[in-house]
This record gives sequence, C-alpha cells and structure tokens, in this order.
Amino acid sequence: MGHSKADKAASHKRIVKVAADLFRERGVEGVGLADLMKRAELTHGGFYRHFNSRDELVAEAVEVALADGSAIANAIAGQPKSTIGPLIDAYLSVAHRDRVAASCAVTTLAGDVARANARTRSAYTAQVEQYVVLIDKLVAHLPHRKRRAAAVSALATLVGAVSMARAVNDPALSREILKAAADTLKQQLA
Amino acid sequence: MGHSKADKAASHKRIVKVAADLFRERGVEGVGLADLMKRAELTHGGFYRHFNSRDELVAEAVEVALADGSAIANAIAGQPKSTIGPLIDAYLSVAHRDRVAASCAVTTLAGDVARANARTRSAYTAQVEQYVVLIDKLVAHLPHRKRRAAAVSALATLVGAVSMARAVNDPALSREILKAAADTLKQQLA
DNA sequence: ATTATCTATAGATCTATAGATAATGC
DNA sequence: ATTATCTATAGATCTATAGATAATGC
Repeated sequence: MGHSKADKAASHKRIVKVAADLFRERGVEGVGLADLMKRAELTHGGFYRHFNSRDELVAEAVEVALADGSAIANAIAGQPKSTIGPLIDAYLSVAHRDRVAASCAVTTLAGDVARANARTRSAYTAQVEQYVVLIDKLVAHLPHRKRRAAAVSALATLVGAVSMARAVNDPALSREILKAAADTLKQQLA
Repeated sequence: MGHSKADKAASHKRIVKVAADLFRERGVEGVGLADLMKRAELTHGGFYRHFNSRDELVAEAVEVALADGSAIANAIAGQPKSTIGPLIDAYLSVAHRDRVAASCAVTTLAGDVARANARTRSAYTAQVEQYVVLIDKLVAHLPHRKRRAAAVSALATLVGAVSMARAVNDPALSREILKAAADTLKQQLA
C-alpha cells in the first residue's frame, strides 16, 4: 500500500487509463466504479479522493482515450513525405476495428460524448479539428479550395466505416465496409 | 385499465416504441425499465409479461428504430426518377442531427449494437445491407464495377458525419461536417 | 500532522419475480 | 378460467460519503 504523493499520481493515472480502455470497450455507462477501481488495483472507497464526481473521471478518461488515437495518427502521419494511404489503411484495418479498448475515441466514444458534459465534448471537438488539420496536410496536392472539405469528409468516412464494421455481425459485410471505404478514399484523395 | 388481448398488443407496441425513441436519446444502457414503463403509461411490474428479458426488449426496440429510418429513406428514394441528392440532404440535415430520438439507428445506435446480442446485430446488419442496396440503385449512372463500393462508402460518410456532428460542441464545426460530407458525396456520386 | 487508501455503509436505482386485483372471454 | 396489469419486494449494483488505518513528510 503506497501513500506518497508520487503514488497518488500513479494511482490517479492508472484509474484514468483503466477507464479510458473500459469506456471504449463497454461504453461510458457500462462501467461501474467498483469494478473500475478493482481493475486499477484499488478499493472503490478511494475514488472520490481522486475525482469530484464520476463525470470528472469521464472527462479525463475521454481526454486520455482521444490522446491515444492522436499519438498513433501523428506517428503514422508525422514521417517526412508521408501520404494519406498508411493512415487510411491503419484506421480501416481489422486490427483497429477489433481492438476497441485501444481504438480511436472519435469513432468509439462518439455516441457517449454526444451525451456528455461540456468539458468532455470540448476535448472531442479539439481532437476532431486536429484530425482534420492532419488529413488536410496529407492531401496537400488537392486544389486548395476543396482540401478542407475533402479532409472533413474523409474523416467522416473513416469514422462511419469503423462504426458500422463493428456493429454488423456478418464478417464478410464488415470487411467489405472497411475495404470499400479504403478504396473510395484512396481514389478520391489521390 | 385495459386487459384484452388487443390492449396487450397495444401496450407491447407502446413499450417498444417508447424504448426505440429513448434508447436513441439516452443510449441503450441509459434507460431503466421503471422509467420506460412509466412513459408507456404502465407500471414496471408488468414488464416481464411482455418480454422474457431486458435484452429481448432491446432487440425489438432496435428493430423498430431501424424500421423508422428505413421507412423515411424509402419514402425519399422511392419516387420515380429519384436521385441520391435528396437522401443526402435529409440525412445530413440539422434536423436529422438534432432529432436524435427519431433518427437513423444505423448511426445513433451503432455503438450500442456493437455490444448487443446476435438478434439485435442481425437486424442492424440487414438494415445496413438494405441501405447499401438503396443507395446503389440511386447511383445507377456510375460504372458498374464501382457502384457497390461507392454505395457502401457513401453510407459510411453519412453515418460518420452525423456521428461527429452530434458529438462536437462547436456549432460551426458541426455544420461544417454536415456540409463538407454533403458536398463531397454529391460531387463523388454525380 | 497530513493524507492515500482502506472498510463499511447509506440511499437510490437496477433487473427480475411473486402474488393480488380486475378485467376479458369461454 | 384466464390473463393483463397492479402492488410489493428481493437481491444486486450504483454513486457517494464517513470514519478508520497506515503510510509519508514536516
């Protein structure tokens, strides 16, 4: 049992990380604090020394979940001379579809965020804007007047495709959705 | 207090309709049976004479919610000589974004359905397939080899755009998402 | 002395069930 | 007699709080 300030910070981080993963897997309302704290290797009584409310945890966890995706996207897009292709392939991969707990929160938490508080929605909004700017940079060859709209629309296609690919229970249709979106986007943004 | 078989059928329908709307508004896990039954003007004790489990209600309610959207889409697309434009405009309208309780369940319930049982996911899958076929018919002028993929991708764009437009809390960005998706889709499918 | 975490619990809500009541339908 | 709905409640779980314990850090 650790009680130092450093331990508290580590506990806090652990709780938020567990929540960020579990919220993506089960939905924000599908996770109870007792289960959450147990997974963070703490008892549930300590929760409110870390957060003023469950909602505060939701905001922090969504922020961390969003940052996950942001880091991956920046890693893929950050290389010199990088193109949009690898980002499209990664986003529309079976691995990303299936690893929900580590997935892009812009897709996975969209429904929950629409019902969340202002702080949570603002974090989501900032991440959407960041993705749009990132995609915009990767399609610099397109006519300037159309770039931004093309980037926004491409992001929508990525989000919608993964969303549907997860919900359908026909594996062939699920793969078809990912592939059709990837093919169309590549052609459109080439 | 009605007790006939006809009354029971009406009660059943009312419960499912209330659930279909409320699930879209609050998420499937954000709705309790007591509140639900009260809104259907019944007491919560009667619930299990209508359904074997909460999950059974979820399946029926998702089916009804999906049928809502299907009816609207067919009405828009069903006219002779109809094009894809009106469907795109309706789907990406501010009205559809904001009237969540009456909205297309393929977008609104995607996250919940991904965690639901087989019956629920099968209903969702069938509706996705139906939308793809519908869009496919509306883009009959495209080269045959690309039509199906274009239809699937277009549906993904519609779903992702509405999903994000609801989650962001910047009204300008929300409108931009709807407009960018609409513009891109129209250009792409023209 | 302070505080991070613990045990314990309050009070509300959740799904689900049992048995009573009041209507229908033979 | 059958049954649709009612009242009442069981048992589990939820968020949140109170106070004890055991560590840190002055």
